[in-house]
Amino acid sequence: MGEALEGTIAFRVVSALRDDIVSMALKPGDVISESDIAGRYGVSRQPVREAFIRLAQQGLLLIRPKRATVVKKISPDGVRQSRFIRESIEVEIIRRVAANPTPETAQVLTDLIADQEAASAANNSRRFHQLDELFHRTLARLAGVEYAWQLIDDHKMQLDRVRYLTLGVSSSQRAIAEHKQIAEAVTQGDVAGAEAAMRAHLARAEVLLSQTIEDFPDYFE
Amino acid sequence: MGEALEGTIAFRVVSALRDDIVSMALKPGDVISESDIAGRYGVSRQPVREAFIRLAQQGLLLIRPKRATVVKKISPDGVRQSRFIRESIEVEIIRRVAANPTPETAQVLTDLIADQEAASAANNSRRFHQLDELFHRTLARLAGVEYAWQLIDDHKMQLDRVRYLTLGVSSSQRAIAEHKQIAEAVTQGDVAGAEAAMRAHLARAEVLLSQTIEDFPDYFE
DNA sequence: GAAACGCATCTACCATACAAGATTGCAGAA
DNA sequence: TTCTGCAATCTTGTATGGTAGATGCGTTTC
Repeated sequence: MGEALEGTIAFRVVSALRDDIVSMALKPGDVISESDIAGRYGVSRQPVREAFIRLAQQGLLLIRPKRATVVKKISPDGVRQSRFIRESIEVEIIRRVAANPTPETAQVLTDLIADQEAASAANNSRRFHQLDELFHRTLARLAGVEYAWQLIDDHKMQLDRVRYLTLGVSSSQRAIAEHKQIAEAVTQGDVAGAEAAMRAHLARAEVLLSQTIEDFPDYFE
Repeated sequence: MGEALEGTIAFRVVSALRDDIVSMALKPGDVISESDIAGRYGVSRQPVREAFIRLAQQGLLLIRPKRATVVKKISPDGVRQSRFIRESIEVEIIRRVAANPTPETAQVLTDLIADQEAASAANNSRRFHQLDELFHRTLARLAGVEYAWQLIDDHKMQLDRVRYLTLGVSSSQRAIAEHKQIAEAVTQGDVAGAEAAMRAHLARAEVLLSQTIEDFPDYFE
C-alpha cells in the first residue's frame, strides 16, 4: 500500500540507509544525526530528515526528539513477533494455494525450483537467495495476495539483520528439498501437508536467536 | 515497532488528518495541498509535509510529485488483502491461545464479554465498539503478540473507511454470541473449534463490499 | 475549425535560517 | 573531593524562500 517517490533525493537516501542498516554497515546503537548524513551524501538536511521519518516508521531508526537519532537495536521480542506474523500469513497463503491448485501453479513452482538448483550448482549464493525469496513471493501471487508479501518483506528486514550476524548460511540442498516438498503437497491439493511443510520450512530457517544475542549483546535491547 | 513524536506540530497534524480521513470528513479523491492544510491549521508547510509522508506510508494519502496530494481512493483489492492479513493473524492467535488455555484466559474473556453485554444493554454503541476491539486485542496479548494486533490496527483503517460508509451497524447480540462461542472454545482448549468460530466471526463482520462500491463508486478505484 | 505552442499558475521538492529542548563539560562553591 | 549550576554545543523541530516539473487555458498558426 506504499507509495513511490523514486527519483527524489529523499528516496535515494532511504535506499542507501536501509541497505546500510540491514547489511549491518550501520550497527544497532549507532548515532546518526541529520547533519551527519546530509554532509556524508552532500545534500541538505531536509531530504535526510524525511528519510529518517520513513525508516523510523519501518522500525529501523529511533528518533529521539531534540536528542539524537539512533539505529534501532534489535528487539528479541520484535523478532519473535515478526516471525509470528510471517508464519501466520505464509501458512494461510499456502492453504489457499493448495486448496485450489492449477496447472500453472505446478509449472511455475517446478520452474522456480529448477532455477534454484541451477543457482546452487553454480554456487551463486546471491541468486539463490533471490530465488528463495521469489519462491515465497510467487506463492503469495498465486494466492492473489501479493501485497501481503510486501508486508512480510517489510518485517523481514528485522529478521535479515539477525541473519546477517550469523553468516553460517543455510544448506541450499536442504532448502531446495523443502521447497520441493511444499510444491508437491500444493500441486496435489494436500492442504494439511502443505501447511505442515511450510511450518517446518520456516522453523528451520530461523537462526538461533538466543545464541546470536550472546554473541552480539550490544546489538540487542 | 513505531516511534512516538507526541507533542510536535507534525504529530498533531497527522492525528487530525487521519481522523478526518477515516471518518470520511476528507473523502477519497479529495485534493489537499501542503499549503492548503498548512493554512487551515495555521502552521507552516514543513510539519504538514512530514505528516503527508507518514500518512502516505500508511496508505491513506497518495503523493503525486509536482502534481498534487490526494486522499487515496479505497482499493477493493486492498480491502480484500487487508481482510486476508487480519484473518491470517487472528486465526493463528486464536490457535495459540486455545492450545494453551489458562485460568486467567477464561476470566479475562468472560469479564470482557460481560462488559460488552452491559454496553449493549445501555445502547452505548461507542463503548461497545471499543470493547469489541479490546476483545481482539486482548486475545493478541494473551498469545504474546500484542504488536501483531497493532499491525492489524494499522490495516483496519482501510476497512474502517468502508465500514463508515455502511452505517447499518452490526447486531450487538450476534457479535456477543460469537464472542462467547470463541471464548468457550478457547477455554476448553478446542483449537479447531476456536479457529472455526473466529473465521465465522470475521466473515460475518465483513460488510458487503460490492454493494458499497455500487453505492459510492467515486470513493473506489 | 483544429492542432500546436506558450505562458500563467499550480504542485511537491529542496535548501537554508532560526528556534528550542537536551546533553556535556567545566568552573566554582561547599 | 563532591556537588551544583551555568554555558557552549550538540540535537531535532519549524518557518520560509526558491526551484523545477506538471497542468490547464488562452493564443497563435496552419
